[in-house]
Amino acid sequence: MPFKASHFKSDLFKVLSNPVRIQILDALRVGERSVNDIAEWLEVEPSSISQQLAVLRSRNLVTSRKQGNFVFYSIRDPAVFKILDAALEVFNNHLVDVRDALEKLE
Amino acid sequence: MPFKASHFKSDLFKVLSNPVRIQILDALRVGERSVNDIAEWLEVEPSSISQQLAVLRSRNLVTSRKQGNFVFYSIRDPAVFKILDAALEVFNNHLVDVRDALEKLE
DNA sequence: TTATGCTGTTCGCATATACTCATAAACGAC
DNA sequence: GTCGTTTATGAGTATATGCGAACAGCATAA
Repeated sequence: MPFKASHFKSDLFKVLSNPVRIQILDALRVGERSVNDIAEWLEVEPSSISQQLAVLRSRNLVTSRKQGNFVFYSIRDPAVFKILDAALEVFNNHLVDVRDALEKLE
Repeated sequence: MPFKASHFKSDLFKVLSNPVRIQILDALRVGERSVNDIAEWLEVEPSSISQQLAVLRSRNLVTSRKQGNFVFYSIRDPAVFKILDAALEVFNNHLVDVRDALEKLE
């Protein structure tokens, strides 16, 4: 087997290993949005947003739709949110661990 | 709020953006294992495995237990598997998309 | 039709930093 | 000393990131 699922996964996670890209995906939870819209929302230069969107596009995580001057981006596979939510769960569990550790110090 | 959840997530995903580390986590699905055990399983130098385990340890994804000469590692929070499984789901959906695209060509 | 402006993309640059892997040495338990 | 594990080191490679400028596409005003 020349291809391993672990490589696809690691590649996918690499795409997700950037705060801006994660925030872009989160911004698209409510539905499609234009580049400038996202840029203002995140307070990041539009060119940077466009770059990060290109990365997300290259991995088929988002799709674009052109309408007049605007380009509207949207999520391609909502399953990515499962990944993000699972990461949040790990984060929360971690917080609980830290809290418990602090309580033991008292 | 100086801290954003997106930063925790991106940091976590960065840890996961390595095929060896993913395979280590998968190897620990069945339970705790020693370093050499994992190394032989993945056909990677024990020192490399130890290095990657140190990364996983630093993010609290695994715990270690010492017993004699051996150090047994295990998963700290099974929720990480939700992340890995969700990534696999995205991968499978992607495969379906590709297959559908190919069928349209006929 | 031409001019103007808005939206988004891309390029080039600068800068910094990171990652992986392998070898070898050190460490701790027995 | 031996075994299993960890750490130090270094080479090589790669990559990220952000910014600003130039550019292209579309729409509307003049």
